[in-house]
Amino acid sequence: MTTADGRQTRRGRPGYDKESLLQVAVKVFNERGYDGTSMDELSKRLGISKSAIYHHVSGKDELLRLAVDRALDGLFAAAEQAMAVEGRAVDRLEHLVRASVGVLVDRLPFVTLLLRVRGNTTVERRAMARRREFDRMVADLVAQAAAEGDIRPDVDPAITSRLLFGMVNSLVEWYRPQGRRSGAELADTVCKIAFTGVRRPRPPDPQSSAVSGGS
Amino acid sequence: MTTADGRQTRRGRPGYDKESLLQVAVKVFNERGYDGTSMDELSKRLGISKSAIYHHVSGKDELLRLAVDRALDGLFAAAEQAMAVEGRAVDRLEHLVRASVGVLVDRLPFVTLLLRVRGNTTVERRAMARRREFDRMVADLVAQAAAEGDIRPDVDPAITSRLLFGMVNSLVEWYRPQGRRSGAELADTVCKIAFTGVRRPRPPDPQSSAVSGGS
DNA sequence: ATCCCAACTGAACGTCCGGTCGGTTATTTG
DNA sequence: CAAATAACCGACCGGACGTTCAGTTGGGAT
Repeated sequence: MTTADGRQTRRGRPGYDKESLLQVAVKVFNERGYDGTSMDELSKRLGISKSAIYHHVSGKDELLRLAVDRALDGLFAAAEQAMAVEGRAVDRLEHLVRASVGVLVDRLPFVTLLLRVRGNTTVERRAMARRREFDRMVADLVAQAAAEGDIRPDVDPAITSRLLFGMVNSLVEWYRPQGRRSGAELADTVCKIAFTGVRRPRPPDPQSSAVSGGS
Repeated sequence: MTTADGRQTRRGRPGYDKESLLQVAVKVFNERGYDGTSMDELSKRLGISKSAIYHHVSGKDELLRLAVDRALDGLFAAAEQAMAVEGRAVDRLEHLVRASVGVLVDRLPFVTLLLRVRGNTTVERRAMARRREFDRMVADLVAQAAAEGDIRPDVDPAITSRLLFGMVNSLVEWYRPQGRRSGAELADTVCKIAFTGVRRPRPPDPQSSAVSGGS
């Protein structure tokens, strides 16, 4: 019997369950790298013996699989949600960027791990394949928005999409949730920079040129 | 005696020297990850025995050190060059972006490896420290440009600089030099997207609105 | 022809790796 | 109190890891 709520009552000896163990494991994987983390090091960080880990998961592989799937499931849910937006493709694209930033913030450690996968094992190669599928959807969306005339025509849409999500994905390198900056707030910032650039935009109407010349 | 030119004549048994070995090693490190690459695997890719590698370098560490230093030296040279540009800070910034893209293209495998360093060893930690120093210079430059009013004031300059170079650095994920796209051409594209955004800019003068409606 | 020298080999080494196994401890349920 | 349940331990295994070492190979220079 699993209690549907906060599961404060759990049978057996208390300690880690699969979920809490995964949280710590992914954290360590991100600090030292997946290949750079030994099961022994991981067990020390968990405060339990190495063999205890195998009570929860079948091996190191499964920890990675659980992590990257959680990231990918989030990203595909974001894509599905964005595709449902009616109207212009560029609006779907902006929605996708916002939703992706949301997933990135909510599941930061998992997405971080996903973005560093190299393809050494079957688990990694499958993750990379799913990720490429996501990237293809983004590229298609950008191409569609370009065809509708809402994306700058002087850059190849394939490159635009890569630079756009290159910027989005780079969040994992520095964003830390401790700050009071919410996900939506961050998504706003990313959209501003990504869609209209880092340069100060020129005043839209040349009539109201009452801007002072500085200090 | 080292011949100053193409060094087509070299003493001793022919084979790898430190440089040609480094090229292959960095390539393999980028494919499988540094920690994920064993000296045995590396020796197979080189076509020589494992122990032969130690004739050229002191160990796996040195290969990594040589690689990341080559990337960092390039980036700092780019920074120095950019700082020498007179005029507005935003011009120095654009120069720095272009020069950084240039380094990224010229030394792609080395920069790729640098950007994936996690800090497990002393070599890695020192590389990360130097990289943070570079990032600090970028952040200062963006802050200066913002103070001069050339960067959009509605986003924290610290975040702007991170997103900007997040986009630049994401090039290592997909750019491959085989295409005929030159570094300068790519730098132009990156500057366009980064400084003025992915969205189609509104026509600057509303008089010439003779744009056709499509196909 | 011979010397030099850089490149290379093969067999080890101690250590760490991911994973296994049989048994133990702590908590909830009835 | 048992019974059921879930988490955990310590010793161990075979193999892969980075590295070492005493020698060997092969081409350029003289």
